[in-house]
Amino acid sequence: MQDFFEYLNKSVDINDEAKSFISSVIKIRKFKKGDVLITQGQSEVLNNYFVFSGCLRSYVIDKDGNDHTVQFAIKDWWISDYMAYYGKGEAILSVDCLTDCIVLQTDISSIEKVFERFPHIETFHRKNLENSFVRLNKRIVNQLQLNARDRYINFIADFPKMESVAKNYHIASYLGITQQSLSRIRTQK
Amino acid sequence: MQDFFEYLNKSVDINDEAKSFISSVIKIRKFKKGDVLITQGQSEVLNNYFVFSGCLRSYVIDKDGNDHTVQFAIKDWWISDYMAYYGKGEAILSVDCLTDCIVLQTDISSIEKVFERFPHIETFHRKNLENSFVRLNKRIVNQLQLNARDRYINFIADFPKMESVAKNYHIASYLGITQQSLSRIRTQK
DNA sequence: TTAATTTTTTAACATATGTTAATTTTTTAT
DNA sequence: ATAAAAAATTAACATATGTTAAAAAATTAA
Repeated sequence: MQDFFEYLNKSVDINDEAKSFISSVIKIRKFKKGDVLITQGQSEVLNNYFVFSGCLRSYVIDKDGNDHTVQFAIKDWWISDYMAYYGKGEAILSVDCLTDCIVLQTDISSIEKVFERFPHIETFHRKNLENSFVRLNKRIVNQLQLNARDRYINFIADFPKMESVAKNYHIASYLGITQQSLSRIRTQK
Repeated sequence: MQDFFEYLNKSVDINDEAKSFISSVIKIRKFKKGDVLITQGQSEVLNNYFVFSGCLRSYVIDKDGNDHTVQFAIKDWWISDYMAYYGKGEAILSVDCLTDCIVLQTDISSIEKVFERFPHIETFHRKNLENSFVRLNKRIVNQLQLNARDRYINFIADFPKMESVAKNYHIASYLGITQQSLSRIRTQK
C-alpha cells in the first residue's frame, strides 16, 4: 500500500485526508500465475488494477481461437479491459497473470468519488490518460508503417524487461504475428 | 463559435464567465482543401483542432514515402498529432484538409488554464479522453484479430459518412492496406 | 537424474496482401 | 462538351507472414 502512495507522491500531493479516503476504497489482492482477473464476455468490468509485482496481460480470443495480446503490465503499470471499463459494455478482453502477482484493485465508482473530492488527483489521472493515449497512438503508427521485424525491434527497445518475463508466443501475439514468424525473425536478427 | 458552445453544452454547463474566457483563447480558422495544419517534423505541436465543417486527416509518411492515415475528423471531432501535442516532441504526423474546412483552434497552454479555472470542464475533457482511449483500444483489437476485409466492413459501419468524403486510397491507408488491396476487397464484397 | 511437459525452432507449403504497370472510370478544368 | 487530371480497377507476379507438422531445446515435475 505504501508503495502506491510513493508512486502517487512522485507526481501529486496526497494529504492525510486523501490518503485515508483512498485507502478505504482500494484493496490489495494476490494472485497466482494463471489466475484470471477479467474474463472475456463477463457482463461488466468495474475494476482497474495497479501492479505492485509480477506480470499480467490482457488479450482477446478471436473466432478461430487464437489469442491476441493487447497489453502487458508490470510494476507500476495499470491494467484492465478499458473498452469495457470506460465504455460500460461487456468484457471484450480477458486479463490473467503470467506470474504470481500482487496488485492493487480499484473500482470505477470509488475512483470517480476520489476525483470529485480531490480535483488535483483527477488532473493527475487525466495526465496519465494523456500519456496512455500517446502510447496507443504510437502503437497504431508502428503497426501501420513497420513490418514485423521492426515492430519486434521496437518492442524490445520499449519494453526491455518484457523479454525475460513473457513467452515468445505472447510477444508474437502482441506484435500481431505468429510465434513461428517471431522465431524466424529472432534467428535472423 | 456558437456551434462550439452548443457542442459543449450537450455535456457540460458553461456559464458566461467560462464562455467569455474560452472565447478569448480560441480562434476560428478557415482552410482550403489541401491546406496543411501540421507538418511531420515540425518542432512542436501546440494546437488541437475542433472541426466545424469539412474533413481532415492525420497521417505519417514512412521511409519509403508511403503514407498511413492515423485519423480522420469530420464535424464535432477533434484532430491533432496527439503524440506531439501531449507528448511534447516534434510532430510525427501531418494533418491536412481533404475538403475546405472551418475549424476551431485551441492551444495547449490556454486549455490548461481553462481546466484550472473550470474543473468541471477538465472532467468533461477527461471523459472525452477516456472515450478516445476506448476507440484506440478497439482499433488495436480490430487490427490484431481481423483481416483486411473485416476491417473494411467495420470501418464502413463505424464511419458511414467517411466513404463519401475520403478517397479509397485514404481509407486503405487507414486500414493498413494498399489501395489495390482495398479495390480487390470492394469488388468481391 | 530422468521423464514429462512446455516452449522454441525448423521446414515445406499456402495464402493474404504488396508491387508494378496498364487500363478504365470518374472528376475537374477549360 | 471536350480535354486533362485524378481515382479506381484489373492483372501478373512477388513477398511477408500464416499453417501444419515435426524436431529440438528448455523448463518443470517426479
